[in-house]
Amino acid sequence: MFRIGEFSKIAQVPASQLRYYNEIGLFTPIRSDRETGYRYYSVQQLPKLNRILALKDLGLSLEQVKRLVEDEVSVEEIRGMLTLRKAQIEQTLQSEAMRLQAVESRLQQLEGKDQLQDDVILKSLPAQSFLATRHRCYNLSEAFAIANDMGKIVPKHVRAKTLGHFAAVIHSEQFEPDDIDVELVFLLKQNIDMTVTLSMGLEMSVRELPPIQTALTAMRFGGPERGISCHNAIGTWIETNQYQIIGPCREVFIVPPKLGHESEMVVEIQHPIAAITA
Amino acid sequence: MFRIGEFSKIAQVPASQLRYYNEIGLFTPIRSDRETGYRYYSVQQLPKLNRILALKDLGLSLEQVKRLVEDEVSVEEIRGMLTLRKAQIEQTLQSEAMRLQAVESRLQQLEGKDQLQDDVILKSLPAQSFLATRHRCYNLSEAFAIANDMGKIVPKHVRAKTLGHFAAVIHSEQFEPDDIDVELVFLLKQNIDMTVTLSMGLEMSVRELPPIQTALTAMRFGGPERGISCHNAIGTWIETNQYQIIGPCREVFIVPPKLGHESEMVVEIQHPIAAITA
DNA sequence: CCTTGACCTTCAAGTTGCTTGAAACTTTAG
DNA sequence: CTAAAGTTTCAAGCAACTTGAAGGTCAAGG
Repeated sequence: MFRIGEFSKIAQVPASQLRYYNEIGLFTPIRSDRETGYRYYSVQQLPKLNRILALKDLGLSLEQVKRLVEDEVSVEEIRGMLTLRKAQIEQTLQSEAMRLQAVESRLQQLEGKDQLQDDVILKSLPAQSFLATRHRCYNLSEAFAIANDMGKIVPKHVRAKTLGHFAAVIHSEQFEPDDIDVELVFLLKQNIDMTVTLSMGLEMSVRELPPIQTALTAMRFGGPERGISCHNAIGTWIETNQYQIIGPCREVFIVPPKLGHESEMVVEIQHPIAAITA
Repeated sequence: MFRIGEFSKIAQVPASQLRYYNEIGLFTPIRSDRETGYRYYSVQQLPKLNRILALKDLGLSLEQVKRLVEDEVSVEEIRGMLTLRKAQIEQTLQSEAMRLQAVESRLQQLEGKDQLQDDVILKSLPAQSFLATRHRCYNLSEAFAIANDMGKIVPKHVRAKTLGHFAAVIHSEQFEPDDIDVELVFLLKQNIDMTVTLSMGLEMSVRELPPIQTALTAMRFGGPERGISCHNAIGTWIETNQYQIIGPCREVFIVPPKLGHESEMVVEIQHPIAAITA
């Protein structure tokens, strides 16, 4: 029989931890003196403590460990717990690896420039329903005209509450200023079903925008002329981190352009991407 | 300018988190209404928020992030922080990998038997000074005799406070009952310098026991005859986990044998091991 | 026998990065 | 004008302990 201090040295576990385990009923001393409150432990208890520490070391919570060591638990249940835990660790392992990549990428960025620039960030975007029309435009002005029209007509048909940001999905593979395949959309906060006819006869309908697991996003403050640095940043990121673009780019108008105040607009550019696995 | 709710949707960050960041002074709204307390944010703030989230995502603490975004920090310092963080992640990655191995090893154990047996555990042992004599014994009894002698003589020369457990370091490569190269030692809690002469003329001196980074330990309750299951467990573990023994085995007598009560003794067997890197 | 110092006790609070909830106020939509 | 939605502050809770304060206990030395 040892007092807590010596036992803690034998077991290589801080005394405070033993007290805590006592408190939560995970590991109780064989004897607690009623008078003095002193805890007494025996070497016979070491295997149990070791089992507890081993299970904790696997990353299980003390609650789980408690169940495993005190209740009679079926082998099936143990297997289940461990399998779950295994999946979690694999998950952690993967995300830590990504994190490492991110840090390394930052360090590399640092080598060249003297600034920590991070106007691009990764997001994961959920699926979302939207009201859209897809159109092949012969120039940017045409697209603007349609957008303008939408801005006037759509709010008449849909409650402001339901209406989200205005956005564009750019389907053109390459950028050719006189042939832009673009989908002009209003994101919807609620699921509704409707169609809207614009003044030029274009039809808008409700569809589901697919989710993007990994999206590389950048903010653009101002009109398209400010887009160069954005695309630069995005391109650099994709190149240094060995990713590729795997779908159409989206532009969400956080602050939509107002006539005469175009420079105040704010657009989030979203590129679905994936790591190159080669 | 947005109120917290809308801004939280734009930025994909829960409002509670924005309030918290406000509270700790990490990210402040551009305006806080004195009357109502309402917080107002601007899209202009998104880049800063994004920078914050990106740095947080690297696994830095909010304190560190705060320093990085608000103070003027030199590139050198940023580099230092990131390099440190990189090392940490690599560390995590490694230990998570080991954890995964451990879980898998448990699952495998489970396949065969219907019991969760874990009387072996990994420890890391610090260096320690000790008072020892090394001797080649022609049988176990001889070793016992020396040990007995030590048990009588050493306490006369060293204060009980300084004296730690009795232990043995087994240097023999193979186990041959009639030629055991063993070091009989008293662990010391404090560093002292002395020599002790035993009754058979053997000299004990103070030396430093090297640390063991990874030790596989097992508890033996009872005399050497109980050692079989221990060595079994150790062997099994080493085999299934692809490790190898890289140094002499130590036996620490947690509860030393008393004449007539040998079955009550408790010994911790410690094997220095390392992963096979092939 | 007493003192000294090491050791032990309980209890409270702090750690990190938030989340949840309560009670009360403001704004907005209908 | 009212109800619903959104906001505020404040407090507590999570996990697994650690740290510290105030005070009680124990063994050895004088």
